[in-house]
Amino acid sequence: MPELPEVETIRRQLAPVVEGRTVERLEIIDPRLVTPEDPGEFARAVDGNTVEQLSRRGKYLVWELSGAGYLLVHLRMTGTLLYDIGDLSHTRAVIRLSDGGRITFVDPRRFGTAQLVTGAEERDRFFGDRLGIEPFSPEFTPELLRELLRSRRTPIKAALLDQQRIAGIGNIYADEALFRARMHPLHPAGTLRRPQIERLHRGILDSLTAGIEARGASIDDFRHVDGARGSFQNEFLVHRREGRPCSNCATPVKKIRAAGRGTYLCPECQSK
DNA sequence: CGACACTCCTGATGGC
DNA sequence: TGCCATCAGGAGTGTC
Repeated sequence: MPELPEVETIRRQLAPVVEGRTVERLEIIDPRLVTPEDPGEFARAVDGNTVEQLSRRGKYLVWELSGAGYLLVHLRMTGTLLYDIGDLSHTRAVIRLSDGGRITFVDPRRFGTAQLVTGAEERDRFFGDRLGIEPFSPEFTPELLRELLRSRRTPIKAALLDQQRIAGIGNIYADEALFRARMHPLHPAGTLRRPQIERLHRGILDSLTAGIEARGASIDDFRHVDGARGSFQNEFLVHRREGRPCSNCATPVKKIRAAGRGTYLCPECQSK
């Protein structure tokens, strides 16, 4: 499932082939992608615009368009963006670029979304309502993390998945960050002491960085823009490793449920 | 406000 | 081998 590192991987690969190009035509094959908007109107608003910049906010891919609008794409569970690869099943939309380039949005489970906002103010309001701090921004310090978790009784894993606190962490990186921090996923978020906060802060940044360096995790549908797989799934320390030995103490990795998600941990290393 | 259940969706998986 | 039920989950919405 595309989380921050996967979306960042897509952004880095796609930016050089879309920035400065004009969208000749956006073809929306599955109207669900843009609900509640009208697909025809949506496409007309995008067509003819030049892509000024491709950026990322949380798990959103942000297309800045020359007409002062922003196309906000979220891949959700199974969305992928492929460049110059043709005729795949589950194709929900196709972008044809002025230089002949072709971007295909493929999404088997149809959870992905595309939205348009008309300007920087509306964009900032959109993200302001939904997303918290960017983990790689200088403002994301252990002090801020402590502030974000203060007095919350919810399990720490649920807090990490809350996009309104920290943007971009999903199920994979929450598990990996908590293992690196030697912290139990069900530990109440607000009771962490200073050294634990520091470890968690480090664990978040290290796991996201490792994910980006490995160009994302291809555990099921995630692919690079050329269809290749990321390799971070080969470096998972606990995620999806039930029954396999902990890299630190060889205790079998355990699977539990936390925040309604399948959650993996080392019962020895991650104390509650 | 917080915590949780429910919803969307479809391919993969497991039981018999 | 075939069929059916169940599972997976990001984020929005509804409920208490």
